[in-house]
Amino acid sequence: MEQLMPSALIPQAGETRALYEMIELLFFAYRDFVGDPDRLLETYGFGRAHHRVIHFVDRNPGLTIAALLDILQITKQSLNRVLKELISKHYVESRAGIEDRRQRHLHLTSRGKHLADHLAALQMKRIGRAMLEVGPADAMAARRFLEAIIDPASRSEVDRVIATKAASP
Amino acid sequence: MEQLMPSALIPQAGETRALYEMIELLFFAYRDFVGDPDRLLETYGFGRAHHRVIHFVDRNPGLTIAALLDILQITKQSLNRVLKELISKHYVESRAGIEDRRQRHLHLTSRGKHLADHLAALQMKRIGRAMLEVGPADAMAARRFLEAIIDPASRSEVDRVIATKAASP
DNA sequence: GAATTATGTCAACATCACTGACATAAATTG
DNA sequence: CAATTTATGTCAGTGATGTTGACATAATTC
Repeated sequence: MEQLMPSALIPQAGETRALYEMIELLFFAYRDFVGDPDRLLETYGFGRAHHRVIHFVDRNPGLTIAALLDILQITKQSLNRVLKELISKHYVESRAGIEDRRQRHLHLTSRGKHLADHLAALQMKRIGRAMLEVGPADAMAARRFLEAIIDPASRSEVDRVIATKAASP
Repeated sequence: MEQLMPSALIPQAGETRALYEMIELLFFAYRDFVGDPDRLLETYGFGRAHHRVIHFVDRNPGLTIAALLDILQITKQSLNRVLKELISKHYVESRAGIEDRRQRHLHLTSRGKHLADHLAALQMKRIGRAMLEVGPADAMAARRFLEAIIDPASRSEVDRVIATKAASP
């Protein structure tokens, strides 16, 4: 077994290889991970941008536009294009806020929820298969590792988004 | 600690949450993972597509066009646009094959190698930090998990790409 | 010599991101 | 109440990256 730990933040000869491997594993794993949803979305005429909106609205019902922009880190104009389409095709509903009527609270319609569940099922199948393959200890370790990859500065926000109270299928 | 293992490929109530967490961790981790290179590439007027070409040519010197298309899974025309640019700006060299003179063997120039090393250093810094944070056992587990995420069908090819003999910095 | 292979290139198009500017309605502030 | 700020919506233009389809050239193979 090969050396796997960086002795410092500047890699030494022996550990460079393990770091390159991890770079490429992340690339290939992510490619396949988004590949399943991509193929399904295509049959709806949707893209990855639609998927992200559907996913986060599903997981955070009542999400406002501003909060969604924060999560996705894209511009208002970019979001607006896909959101308008999702609303006009009745996958997403936009309701004016009660306290603050300037705000729009986003919810999935039943049609949107159906698509969200289908997309999530595809990704869960892949992740579930991987978990079964490597076992629960490795799965928990992978979760810690992925969390450690995230910018320390944004970790608390990410944790807040992840620790949602959304209903499950 | 929460349930972390899918009992079958169709998730049950209790494990759905862990699967959703993993979906989102992959999303956020990948976003930050490619964020560092993105910012550097911008200063060169390059994008993520240029990064991928530079990375794989660096790791597999002498790579042919066809092999690169296989790895990237994009069309010839998409590759050609960025490759033409990288060649004209002297980051990549294309040499006719010796045995088969139709083939082009791709190599980085010293300028290209410099950029490749800089990009890799950014990603290694992030990965190395994460490895230090979670420890070597978790890092190895994460490697196994990411490999298990990859399509079984393409795993052998990915392994071949990863297990490269490229020189390290 | 004919067919196949590896590559290069053209034109047209789609998606998804960006910037900058401006509009509206509602809430907040002085 | 008037002025400002905030949350959202929208227009016009641009750029990067992907796509398909068609065709060309040179080299290899049959």
